[in-house]
Amino acid sequence: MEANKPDTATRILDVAERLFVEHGFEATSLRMITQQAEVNLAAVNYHFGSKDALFESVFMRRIGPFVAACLAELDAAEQSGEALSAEALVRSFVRPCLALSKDPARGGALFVRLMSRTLVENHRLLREALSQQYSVFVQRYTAAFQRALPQFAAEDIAWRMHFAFTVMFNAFAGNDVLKIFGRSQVVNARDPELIVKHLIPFVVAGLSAPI
Amino acid sequence: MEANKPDTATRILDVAERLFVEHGFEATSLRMITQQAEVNLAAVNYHFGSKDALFESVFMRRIGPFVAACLAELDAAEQSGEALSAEALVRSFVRPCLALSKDPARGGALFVRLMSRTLVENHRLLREALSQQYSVFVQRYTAAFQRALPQFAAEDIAWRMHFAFTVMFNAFAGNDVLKIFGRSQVVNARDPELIVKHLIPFVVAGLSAPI
DNA sequence: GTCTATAAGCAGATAGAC
DNA sequence: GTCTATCTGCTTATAGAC
Repeated sequence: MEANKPDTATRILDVAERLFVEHGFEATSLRMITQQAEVNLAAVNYHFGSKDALFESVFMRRIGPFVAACLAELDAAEQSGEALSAEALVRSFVRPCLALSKDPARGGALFVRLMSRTLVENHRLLREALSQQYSVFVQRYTAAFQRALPQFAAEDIAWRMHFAFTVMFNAFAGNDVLKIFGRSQVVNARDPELIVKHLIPFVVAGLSAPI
Repeated sequence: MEANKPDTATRILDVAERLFVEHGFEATSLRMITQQAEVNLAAVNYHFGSKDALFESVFMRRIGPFVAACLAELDAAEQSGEALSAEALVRSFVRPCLALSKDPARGGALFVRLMSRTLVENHRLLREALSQQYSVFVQRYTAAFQRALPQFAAEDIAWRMHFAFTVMFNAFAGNDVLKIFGRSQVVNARDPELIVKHLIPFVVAGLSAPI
């Protein structure tokens, strides 16, 4: 537990997390990772077995605590006894995202970007691993939204959750899709507080819109 | 103009477009492309110069007509004389997306996915090329939304457009972010008509929500 | 656990015959 | 324009000394 230098495996995970986000999985070589982590090239295969397994380790280190935090928020909201509103549910997801974004020790905004990027890329390494393990996440939110929006059919709720989580994941990922098209008025898409302030009204309105 | 076999350059573009969408740029090798296109490996460098230049060619072949179609819709809507609604503006973007999705001759849903993926990945090869050339796209939509939603400040409009275009691009890209988390109730995120039906109310409500 | 050295293969790109 | 053959460099992964 030295303050200054984490152990070899942790240094590899930290650097790999950053490089996978910046350049993507395929464009990141083990040589880039081990050089920046100041460890030997062979250390990756010793500690993780392969590049694929390293990616899984990078992801799994963070996703468990994050999903647990979301479910804890949901539990707290449901145990309050009041009828859940769509806004309360959105906030129960946004709050852990915001907390994560601001906590570098748990991956910070970097991991939120990795999550978003991985979801959008539909990454082969995570399709099975994640979908098996975290279906409870989707099931809980689906049930909660069905109770919060009883006027809508299950299929409509599924579509709206699909759009809502798409925009939330992408919002925290910090990519400005319009910047690439040459916007002059630039939105600061990297300030988590600012994102949340604008994100919540948009998502809640979208979820609650009349059919 | 033989019906059966397009020329070499076109065959390369068609196959590259599909593989770049399926596997991403880095994970797609020139050997994969040339084998599936049934052309010689050296043909890529002869016709396009490099792998990077091939990617640009794949993208540029489609993006020009697509942006032109969006601007034409915008022109038509504005020349109708009526005050533009947010919904009319959303439809002016969704209609070309839908038309493109259903027209394989112009890239079909495949190119919409390539657009979305490229935007989310913030691809190095397109940051400059696109942002220089298509800033008019963002400027026109920004001005139109500012007139359609005069009650909001320019900064708020910028944020809402950011979210709206994020969800629209991702919707047409056909990735279900919740599926990876193991949803049981699966939305058919690949049927363009169905996407549009659910997408428009969500996006319009998000854009128009009170601050 | 950490290192050096190297295996084995694939990548993009090109020279030069036809 | 199209082909074969090849160059050069980088990739992941591993064997084996320390």
